[in-house]
Amino acid sequence: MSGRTPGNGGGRGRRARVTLRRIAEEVGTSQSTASRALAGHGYVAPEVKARVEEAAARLGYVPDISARTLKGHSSGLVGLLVSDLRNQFYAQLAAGVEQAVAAAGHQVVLVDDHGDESQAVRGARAFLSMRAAGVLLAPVGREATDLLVGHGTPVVEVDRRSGVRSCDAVTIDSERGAREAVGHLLALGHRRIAVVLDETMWATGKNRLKGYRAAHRDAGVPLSRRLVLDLGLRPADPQRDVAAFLDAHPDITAVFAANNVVAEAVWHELKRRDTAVPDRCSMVSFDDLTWMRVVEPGLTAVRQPVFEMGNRAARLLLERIEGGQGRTETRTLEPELILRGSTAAPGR
Amino acid sequence: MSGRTPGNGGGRGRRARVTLRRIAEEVGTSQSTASRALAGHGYVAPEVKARVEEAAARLGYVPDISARTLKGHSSGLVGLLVSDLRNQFYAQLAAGVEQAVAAAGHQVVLVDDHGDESQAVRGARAFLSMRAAGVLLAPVGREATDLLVGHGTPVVEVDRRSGVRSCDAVTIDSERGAREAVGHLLALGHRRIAVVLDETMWATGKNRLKGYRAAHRDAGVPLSRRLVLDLGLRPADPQRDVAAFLDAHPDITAVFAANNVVAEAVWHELKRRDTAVPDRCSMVSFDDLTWMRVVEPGLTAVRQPVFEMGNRAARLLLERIEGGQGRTETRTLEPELILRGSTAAPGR
DNA sequence: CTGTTAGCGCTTTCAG
DNA sequence: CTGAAAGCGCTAACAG
Repeated sequence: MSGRTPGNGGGRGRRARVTLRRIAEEVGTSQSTASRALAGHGYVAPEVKARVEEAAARLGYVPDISARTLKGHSSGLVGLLVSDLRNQFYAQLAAGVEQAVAAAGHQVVLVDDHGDESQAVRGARAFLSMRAAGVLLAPVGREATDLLVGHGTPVVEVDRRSGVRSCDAVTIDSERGAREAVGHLLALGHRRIAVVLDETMWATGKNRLKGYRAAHRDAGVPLSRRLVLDLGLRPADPQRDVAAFLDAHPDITAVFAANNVVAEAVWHELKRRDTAVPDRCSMVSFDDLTWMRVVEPGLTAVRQPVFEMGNRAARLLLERIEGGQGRTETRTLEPELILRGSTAAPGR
Repeated sequence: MSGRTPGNGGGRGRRARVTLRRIAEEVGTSQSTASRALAGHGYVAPEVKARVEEAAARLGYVPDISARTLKGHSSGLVGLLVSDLRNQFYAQLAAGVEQAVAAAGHQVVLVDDHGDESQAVRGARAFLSMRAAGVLLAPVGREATDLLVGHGTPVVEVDRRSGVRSCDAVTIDSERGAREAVGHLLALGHRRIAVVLDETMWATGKNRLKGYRAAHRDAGVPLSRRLVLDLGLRPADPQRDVAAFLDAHPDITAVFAANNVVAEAVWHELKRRDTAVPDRCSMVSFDDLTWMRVVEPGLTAVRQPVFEMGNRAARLLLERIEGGQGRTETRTLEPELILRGSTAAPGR
């Protein structure tokens, strides 16, 4: 199915770009008048303005952002750095960001660092290079944040905080979500609850573990280090690790999976070994994805307002860009425990 | 917090941007030499080059893309227009695109038109404005394509074709996927197979319906118009529509859901009314998402190489940007039918 | 109200 | 090998 390249309208026709000057000539006025007419501010005779607008429309004029940017204004581009767009979590986040940014008439430049800090830094450099009006950072690592903040670019961290001062953040209260989830299991009578994470270095993993501990403290149930399984970021075969862990700890009656990735591994492993859920083993996930409400039994999960988080973060950034030089702030959104069929009293 | 200019490195300070001129002064050479030194092409004495590079690194020089772009080159930005980033399908697609674009040292500008053509056009205009090197279009509608192509911007359409000539495309063979899926149901003995779509105007829906029909033709089974349910784009309550449809056609023994959105509605409705799957009703989905392999029974589905499609499309675009003025081409990727538990012989 | 003028930061001839 | 100079397209004083 190959096509021809038609003579004009289509194709390669690298016909001369229509510039302000061209329009000015067309209308018989000066470039600056044309600029003012189109920009809308500054005085222009209505009649001239109309003629300029007509010519612009007729010729298909498209303003050149680079020229405008070069002149001093920022590019109006908002950078978004995520660490894995294939993960539904980040996709939702990006969707929330995109929506708010588009509503403000800007565009999102998306970079996926695949969890690799050097990629993140390259992304940050690219944002700097294009004079992004601001940047949203969702990945781990603080080098990118440092670089951007050091150059005076407004930054908002999303979901994770790198610890860099003077930078806003929007997060979800991981500790509280975890505490509620594990508290729910404890209230049902579970006493040997495993927690599976893929990192405990960054705010998210760390706080979820903290919440797990806090819940035990609340309930006066002693903690056991052996019930903590940290798979590490990007484990080769998480399900196998979960399997080994479950084999080693047959006394476990419930599992708290600290995010959607580990939840999937845990779920598959439970299914593989035909463990009755919740009769034989209860399960709670942190992060509530489509599949969790579609499986049988539905997964009890901590729902995070992910889209909302992206949206709020973007709006905060936009405010900051507009001029807010005030104190930096951290906004925290609340997660919500959704009870479904995967949790019940132990030992039934 | 007004711009103090800190000694160096750290602060928030809107300290004067480091430009080539600044570096040239620092090194005691001319701007053009500095430019050549950093650009890497053109002759520069090795010793001078080293000094320039050192100064650039020390001062934290970041080239200004707008200036470069203005000078004539394109911005190196690649536009990506999708119609719903919250949909896992588009998220995967975007991930594939991002990966290829980043590998080529460019960045992706992401616009989500939410299925609204006017938004798509605004996005296209923005791409033009920023002199995007090329654009990938996944949404319905041809106005955006026309606009972009008309301005000489390389465009590759992904998943859908608008019918605009002189523009490459990468798609998945929907017809074949649908034909196999429905053929599978027919082979099992089903004779009253419903097909649920959300549009039949664009290439995807149209071709899936075509495949549905072709399969019937292959098997010599007569078609019945009443078995086609077209929900229309963005239905208010797809599940309710599915419910009404199933009520009206109790003789149906299998359902072919033409994409992941309608599949979810169908699945939920089947679950809600406790229809035994596959005993009472078989089901196949076009598009294979996480949840479909996690539910019980697993959904038989047509797997589309979505990430791969985005990746290929981006690579094709990049080639085109590099200079390929050759014939436009359409690459078609093959889907694959994944058999799981949701399909079986009827009337058991 | 409108035209002139001066760059923004960079690349790229074109002479030294 | 290096420097001077000319803009890319646009905006923003500043005079008319």
